[in-house]
Amino acid sequence: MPRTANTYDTFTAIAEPKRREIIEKLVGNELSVNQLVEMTRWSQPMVSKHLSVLKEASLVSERKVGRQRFYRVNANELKPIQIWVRQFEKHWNKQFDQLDEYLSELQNKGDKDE
Amino acid sequence: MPRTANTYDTFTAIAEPKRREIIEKLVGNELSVNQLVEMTRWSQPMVSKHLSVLKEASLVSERKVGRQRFYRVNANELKPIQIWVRQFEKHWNKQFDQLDEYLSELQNKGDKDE
DNA sequence: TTTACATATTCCTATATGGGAATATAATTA
DNA sequence: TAATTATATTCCCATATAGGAATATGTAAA
Repeated sequence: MPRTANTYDTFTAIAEPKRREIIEKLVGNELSVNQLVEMTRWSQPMVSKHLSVLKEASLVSERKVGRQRFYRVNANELKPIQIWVRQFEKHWNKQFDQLDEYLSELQNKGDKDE
Repeated sequence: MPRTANTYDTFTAIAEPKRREIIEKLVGNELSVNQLVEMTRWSQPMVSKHLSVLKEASLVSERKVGRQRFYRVNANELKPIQIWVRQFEKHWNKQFDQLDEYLSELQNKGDKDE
């Protein structure tokens, strides 16, 4: 039972490095599958398959023009990630390594002794 | 070949919902394994295994006290996620659905005609 | 030095899924 | 209609891994 969810959620979709790469290339640029194939040098089925996962997660949308399909990023869908991570911002730059804790304990001890 | 990386990176580590849950419980609170077991109602091995994945990704650190191990979040390790997502911020709230594009095209057409 | 407690690890299984190759589908052009 | 182009899908395989059960490890208490 790898990754419990059967259907791709946003977190799972961006866990795959190649999919992040696709998203990066698509931001701001609407690109066709072949353009992505050229840029990435991956096989066409591989690009299409990753795109379909991204589409399932609503991270990209497609627009059909003739026999081409142009993909673009739905950047909004990345908001949940941002929101989730943001709750930890206030804890950044806290250095909880052993040395710091030790020094912090010493500090507290000193404070009490004063 | 699921998820190419053999070793857990940050993105993969937080793709698993249970691991996100653990991280949420640990933020600000140093907790022992048993405390996490009580809070989550999951089996102890399950908690330990997810913790070990999080540890491998440097997302948590442990502190041994007697026979207990207290875990805490290394919030700093979530920065790469924040940084990656941030590059898409400027594209939020752009509504690229079909209707909007159509209206936008009409708008441009109108501008040119004036 | 047993016993009890806290946690980690191992073994097993089921399953999701990334990648490759081949093929299908759909649209355009000749 | 046949050929070509653009893309998606299917089939197959290898493998990572979540979960459960059992067991191991390590530490403290009796």
